[in-house]
Amino acid sequence: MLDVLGTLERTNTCGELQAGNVGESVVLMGWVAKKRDFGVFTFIDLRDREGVTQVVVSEETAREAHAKAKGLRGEFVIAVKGEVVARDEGAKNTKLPTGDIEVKVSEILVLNDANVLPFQLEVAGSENLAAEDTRLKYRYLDLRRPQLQHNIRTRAKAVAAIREYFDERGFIEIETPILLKSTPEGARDFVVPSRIHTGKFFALPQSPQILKQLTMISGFDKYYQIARCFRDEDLRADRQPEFTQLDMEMSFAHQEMAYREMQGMFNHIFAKVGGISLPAEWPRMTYAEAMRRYGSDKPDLRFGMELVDLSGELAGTDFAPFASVLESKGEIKCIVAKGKADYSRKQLDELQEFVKRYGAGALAWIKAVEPEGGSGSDGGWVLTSSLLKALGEEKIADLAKAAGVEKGDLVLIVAGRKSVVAASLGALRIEIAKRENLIDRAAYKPLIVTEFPMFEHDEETDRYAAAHHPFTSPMDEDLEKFKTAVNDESQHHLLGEVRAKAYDAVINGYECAGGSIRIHQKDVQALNFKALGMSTESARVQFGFFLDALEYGTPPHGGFAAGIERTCMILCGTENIRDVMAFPKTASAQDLMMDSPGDVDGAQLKELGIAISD
RNA sequence: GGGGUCGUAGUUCAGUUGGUUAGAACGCCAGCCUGUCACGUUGGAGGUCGCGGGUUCGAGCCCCGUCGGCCCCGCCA
Repeated sequence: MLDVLGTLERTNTCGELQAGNVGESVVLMGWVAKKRDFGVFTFIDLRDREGVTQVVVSEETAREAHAKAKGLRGEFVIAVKGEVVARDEGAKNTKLPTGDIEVKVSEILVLNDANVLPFQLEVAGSENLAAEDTRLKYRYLDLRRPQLQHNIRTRAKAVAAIREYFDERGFIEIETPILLKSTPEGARDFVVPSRIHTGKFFALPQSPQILKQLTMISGFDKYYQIARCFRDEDLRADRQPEFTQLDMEMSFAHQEMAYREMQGMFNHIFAKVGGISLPAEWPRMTYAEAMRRYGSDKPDLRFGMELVDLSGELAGTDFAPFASVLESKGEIKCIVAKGKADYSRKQLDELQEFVKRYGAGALAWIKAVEPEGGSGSDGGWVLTSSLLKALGEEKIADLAKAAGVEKGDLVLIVAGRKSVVAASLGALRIEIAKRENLIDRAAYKPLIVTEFPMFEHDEETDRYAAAHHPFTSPMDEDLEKFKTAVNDESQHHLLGEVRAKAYDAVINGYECAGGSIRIHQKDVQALNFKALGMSTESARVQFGFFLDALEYGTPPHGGFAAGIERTCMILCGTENIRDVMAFPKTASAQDLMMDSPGDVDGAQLKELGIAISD
């Protein structure tokens, strides 16, 4: 028989009572986290979102409550009335903030019972959590875990800090529609059928890009929004089909102003939420430099192990695989794993398999090891290498020197197309850092990456696509080159060299924000559509309203969007985006709790004029 | 679309060369217990070995297929 709450109110949460509260009469409410029954008295760990407080029910002093306590089970919801009493020295629990006291119960109200949980919330050893699919099915239970409670609240604080930052600086929060129109550029759209306009569809925003630019044309000057975005693409550990961005835009703005706001916003969030102070001025790196030194446009600066170019040393080599790579304008680069010359054949095979995922043909290596029979007292060392036969001792020594090898080091070499070398060595660098624990978990290393390329070359179609989005402005310095590339068919390849006023904010190897200064002049915009192989007509069909808008007095403007989840992942120290979302989906974009996506009623489909084939 | 990996009790896992009745811990149920906080203790219940097919005298284990979780490549302007 359950009790009713009536007008009873709690006086305290389960996380706040301390020695100073001894003697107070209190009412606590929460979940039974644990019960320890000693016959004549019973301990209950009562949990709410703020913590755990031990309450004790004695048969001697509270006969009725004690009888009720007998029937309590895990996760029952109860209210207890009682008195805060000090625990005896030796009976204190130093693991709990409330461990100096306990509540001596006079009355228990059983507000609700609970089925036995399908998995245990907290397990000894803490890492033996139930399988994630089980926890996702009962997400509301998993969310009771203190860790997830903390993450979700951290996220709330981060969003609050963002609003605080932009409100204070005169930005106006403007909501934009969720029901938009599909455009062919970019990610696959989620699509919503229109009932009133049978056969037509809305699309959910991949980002509010065009709308935020329109707020600039509308004269709001400074806009921001915490915007939900939707992309129907395959998922990753840091990607969900729907996610949240801080979206901002400002008028009369150049890059430096955007950098300032990116730094300012993240610095505010990290200080406010995590007590972490990031540098007032973030280091900067061009895209080209980041790719050259780290093989990534989002380098993790918490450790070194930079890429070293060996192409110079290998120029004119007879070794056919390297010669052909250099001939076709590829690269040969390496990283040096300090002190890892003891890697086994098996480990090196694993690493080779790892880089092959990124298109690398092979992974060559050089080891600086003790000579057979020991190095003696002079500490000498010799080089061994998978390339010894192919290149000879002298050349291996040259390479080792170029790589800056010392005794005990392992050099890992990849040759191939520039994009393959960068991707494979960039990923290998991170893989080794993880394996060898080279990453300082307490460090936060932000970076602004600048001068992104304007276009990406698609090797299969030999076409150029917008690297950022089709409204990104080219750099002033590259404007002439841009015009030449577009207008002179024979110079089309120059598009690959045009840099954009596009930039990213990177923290600890995560792309946390990205943005650009936009094109605000119609002739440049027209040029860009042409560069992208879009005819005037098709550009009009897709973006006509926007092109019109650009012609009614568009101020220079730009901004950025920041990933709320990725930012929170860093703040929460997790590598899993689901840890910072209340109700996430699986890697196959399903919600295991509500079992979505689901079927819809035939009548519903009929009303929409939709028939399912197959 | 492709690759890797996992799937055995409610949960986390073990399960040898294919061989009798598939085990452990936690949880659960019942009892005992005056200071626990990973309480202790006695007893008990609990299994479609993801699913389907095959090989075999015999399959949790081998083979084929399939479903699902996670991670990665492609993809994500």
